[in-house]
Amino acid sequence: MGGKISTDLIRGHTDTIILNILRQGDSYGYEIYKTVLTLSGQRYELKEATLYSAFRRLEQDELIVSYWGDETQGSRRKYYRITAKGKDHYEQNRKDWVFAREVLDKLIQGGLNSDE
Amino acid sequence: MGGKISTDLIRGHTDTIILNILRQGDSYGYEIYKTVLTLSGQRYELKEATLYSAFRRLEQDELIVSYWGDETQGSRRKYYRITAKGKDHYEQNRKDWVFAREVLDKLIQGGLNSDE
DNA sequence: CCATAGTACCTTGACACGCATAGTAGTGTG
DNA sequence: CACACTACTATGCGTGTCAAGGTACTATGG
Repeated sequence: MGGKISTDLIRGHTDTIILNILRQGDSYGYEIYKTVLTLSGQRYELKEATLYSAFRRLEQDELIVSYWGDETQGSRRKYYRITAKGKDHYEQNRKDWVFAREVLDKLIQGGLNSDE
Repeated sequence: MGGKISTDLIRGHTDTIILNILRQGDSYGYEIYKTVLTLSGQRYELKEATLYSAFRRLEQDELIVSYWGDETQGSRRKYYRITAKGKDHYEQNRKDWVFAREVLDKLIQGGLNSDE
């Protein structure tokens, strides 16, 4: 069941998704890209351009910090670590999502009567 | 619990919300504006500019049609009616939402292990 | 009689996010 | 030696939303 997820339905959640993954350990671009594919069951592809522009945004806001890995072979990797500020931000976004989900359910699936 | 909903979390759902309301009977801009406020418990305000630009989009795509009401007094009202095509579109969007909600839950609240 | 608030619609310009596209560069496979 | 995969980066566009502003009619209270 289910094709791909429309991009507009994800809009605004990118940062939260990235922060959630980094909460569970440092990671780098390509790995996060793969993780999102896996977590979503191949139903959502976080585009690379979107991912890397999100990194820039998050780093500027000090929600994550980056450092180059010391790979002895293979392509160099830029790792990202979530900051304390980033963790707070994630937690707030998570709450916002739970809340928005409820309201959207009412607006999209609910009838006009508030009591039903 | 519950402040306002950030606009980015609603982005992309405006059309679906409007179609859902129109599914339950013809309506006009200002009434829909009020209905959304009520349904969301004052937690989401669909801005007028957003609403009217959505009307233009929906009408162009033939998901809704408009006609002027015959108010004998008060401001003139432009009513909108959902088309058959619009109903199909709503149903598809509703399914997409249910589906996206699941995936987002995993991506935002879930851990890295798929089985948990 | 006039100010204010509410109803009702519309336009313009700007912004931010996500993406298509393109490029660099190293590694592994047939 | 071509191709696929890993890994990062830059540029420029489309789209949805919104702030701000405007028009016009009705009702209320001082």
